[in-house]
Amino acid sequence: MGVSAYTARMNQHATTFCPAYRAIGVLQEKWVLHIVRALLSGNRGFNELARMVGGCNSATLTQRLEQLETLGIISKATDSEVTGKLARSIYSLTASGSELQSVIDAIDTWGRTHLPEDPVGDARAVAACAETEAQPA
Amino acid sequence: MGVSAYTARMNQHATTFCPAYRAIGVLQEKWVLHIVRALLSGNRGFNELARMVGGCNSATLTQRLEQLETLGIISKATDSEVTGKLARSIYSLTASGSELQSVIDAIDTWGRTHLPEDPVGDARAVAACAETEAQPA
DNA sequence: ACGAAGCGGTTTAAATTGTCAAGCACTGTG
DNA sequence: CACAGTGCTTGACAATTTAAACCGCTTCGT
Repeated sequence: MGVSAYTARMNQHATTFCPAYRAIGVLQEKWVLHIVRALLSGNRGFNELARMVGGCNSATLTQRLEQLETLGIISKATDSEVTGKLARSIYSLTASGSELQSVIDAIDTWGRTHLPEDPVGDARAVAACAETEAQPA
Repeated sequence: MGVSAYTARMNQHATTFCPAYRAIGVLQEKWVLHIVRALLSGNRGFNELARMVGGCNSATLTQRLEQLETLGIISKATDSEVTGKLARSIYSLTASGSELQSVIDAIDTWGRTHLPEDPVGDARAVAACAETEAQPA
């Protein structure tokens, strides 16, 4: 028998553990680190976020944003501006979310040091990256 | 038109960018942070790793391990011991992989601070967690 | 010696997850 | 008014992950 006996018993809930394990569970979901990184550089609207993040589609983005809001990492403000009825949504990091800066920084540092190859270089993504990193360090 | 025009043009390769973006791309894949975390606490065999990681199934684990090896984050040693023919595989972090310690630490710190609820508490995972954290450095 | 169990996987099909493309209701611009 | 942009939603479809069974080999208990 392989590993399946263990997996079968575990995967029933499999999330919900010690904080580190749970944190990894949250952050390893597709796009969330990208979303956080984008939001660390300023508040964003929905489509704006989709573009910065590097092409996450709207369906997935909606879902991730709801999830992150539930977790108290981001907050959504449907901001009715002066016009009266325009509903532009603004997503921003909460205090909790902002503290992910250290995680992003660590990843960023690691990525610069390791990950040698730099195959293509897509203009849009590079731009997004520049924006996010813009600090003169 | 929604966001799809952008996504359509981007998702062709979508990886391969500035280091930070690529690093996120690697680390957000399912199980990799768990794998790295497990390996930070010592070298492990295949099934051992599967258990520590919290129930990743063997097919996925095989693929992730190959991938991480290709990226130079882990290394695999098929160690033929004294017996002569036993082929126990030992997975360990490379220098590059070990430097992910800072990332895991950052995540761990964040997770402890935020992520209030601690719903269930699975014995096996809690144990794995304890093991991972156990070092007196 | 025998059977049960552990090792490191592979294979198949199903379930889960993510994506595409389109479209809706609305607004601001030319 | 037509057109582009906003923030989404939907339904069909593709990609990823999963359970489960299984393989060859070894080691342990009896």
